Amino acid sequence: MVARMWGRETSSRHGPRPSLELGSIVDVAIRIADREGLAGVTMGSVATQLGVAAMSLYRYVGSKDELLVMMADAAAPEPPALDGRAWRDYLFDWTRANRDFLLARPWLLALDQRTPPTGPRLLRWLDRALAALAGTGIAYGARINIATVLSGYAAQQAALAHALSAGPAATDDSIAGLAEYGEILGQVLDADAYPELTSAIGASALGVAEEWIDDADFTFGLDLLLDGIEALVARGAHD
Amino acid sequence: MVARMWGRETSSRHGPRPSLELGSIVDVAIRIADREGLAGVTMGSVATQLGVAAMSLYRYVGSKDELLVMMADAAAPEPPALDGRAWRDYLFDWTRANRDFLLARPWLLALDQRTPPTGPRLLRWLDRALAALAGTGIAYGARINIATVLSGYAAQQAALAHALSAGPAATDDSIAGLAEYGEILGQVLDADAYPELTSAIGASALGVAEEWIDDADFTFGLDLLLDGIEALVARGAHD
DNA sequence: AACTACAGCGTACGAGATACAGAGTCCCCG
DNA sequence: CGGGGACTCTGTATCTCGTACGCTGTAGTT
Repeated sequence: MVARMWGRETSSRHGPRPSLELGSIVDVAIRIADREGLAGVTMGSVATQLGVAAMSLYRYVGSKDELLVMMADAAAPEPPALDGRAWRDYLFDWTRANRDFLLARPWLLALDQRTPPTGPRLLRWLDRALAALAGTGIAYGARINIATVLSGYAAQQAALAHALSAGPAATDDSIAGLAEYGEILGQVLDADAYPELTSAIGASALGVAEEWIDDADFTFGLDLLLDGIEALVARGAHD
Repeated sequence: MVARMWGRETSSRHGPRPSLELGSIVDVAIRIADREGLAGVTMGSVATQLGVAAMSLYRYVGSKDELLVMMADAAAPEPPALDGRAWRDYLFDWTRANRDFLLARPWLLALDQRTPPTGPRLLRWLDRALAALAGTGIAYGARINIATVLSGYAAQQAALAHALSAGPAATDDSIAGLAEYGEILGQVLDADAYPELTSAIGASALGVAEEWIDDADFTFGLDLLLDGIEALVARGAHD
């Protein structure tokens, strides 16, 4: 399957030429997901869109799951260019761009956790992050760790932002913003079992506005991470 | 649905007494998930296990999705006790415990991203993290942010560890350990498009052992985060 | 004792993934 | 230049699930 994703297929010589390409199948599936969400992506819907029968797709992908994994890679944009920036600047951008494309295609959130990156696009993201850290003297293993942590952060923030901002159609009982979330909690919490949460809500740490999931909060956590990395660099880049 | 999860149901007066309890339904579903994975959890299998018909369950839950959300909350253990520890010690434990229970029940990984925590257990986790930060002077909003970041980190690490260590049955094309992951990448990468990754693999940053996803790596990233928080505390707890 | 809200369930439908096998197509070899 | 076999596409069928609907029986209430 990895082989297929990278276009390393044994091209056969006998028989009719394939009438489709893997790429267009994946593209169509992505377009459907953009329009109707992941639920709209069925072997049938993709095939219809391409003008073939559902079963034909199985000549190109081994299973629906495989198709989904390929979508997850192909739907990612190219990572931002390094352009000689300092590692911190670049990684900041990198992480935000990562979050942004997840937010632009929320269905990616459901696909991500499936596999470590094995597709061309996502590996390019990884590669660029490593490149940004090249001058820091941090060991390779640690660099990979850092990239992993940052992309995890991006995914988490995207998931959170999506869950809270989801339009009424996103989930049946979706939460229409942070204010409502705080409200729900307020109805249910009792101060004995949840003293701190109750205080937090009382202090309207939640519910003041829809701003919680603003860039301010994203930046806050990301700076936490980058500060940690900076400390590591300063410490002399042990492993 | 939130109301149901918290046991705030209007108890009726007419008719036969219900023969089941929400709690036992959720418990049985969890036990099935532990044994056979999420895929084994169907309305039918749960009902059979309870000795009732599938449709009976709909007297207690609105839909299968609702059941899954409840499972996600009920399957979490209680958070570790604070016991007057310093915030950093406690949050370290908290995050590791969080990862550990996700790893013990990998199917939770698929359920988590669905909703911000609304169940009793997960809110207790949140509450304890906030409590640990109570003495630091950090604002409520920032505390919530920190807890979110840490639990996100736990989830991400758990997902990664699971993906890499998954037994052969976990996914059809699961990756049996980090070594194989590096191997796959090596077959596919070319040095021009992925210079840094190629170097990293060359330096055997991957593939040396199964240790990548060891506690050492978990600790590494977590310390990054905690260092960042510490810097924030030292800076005088702005925000 | 009758009424009625409510529990449990049998049936049925519809969606969706995918196994299987037939029929057409086209390259390659002789 | 013709035959053969590999390979493509597709129709059909099956199996698994979630869940809508409506019936039947039960047990408080009146």
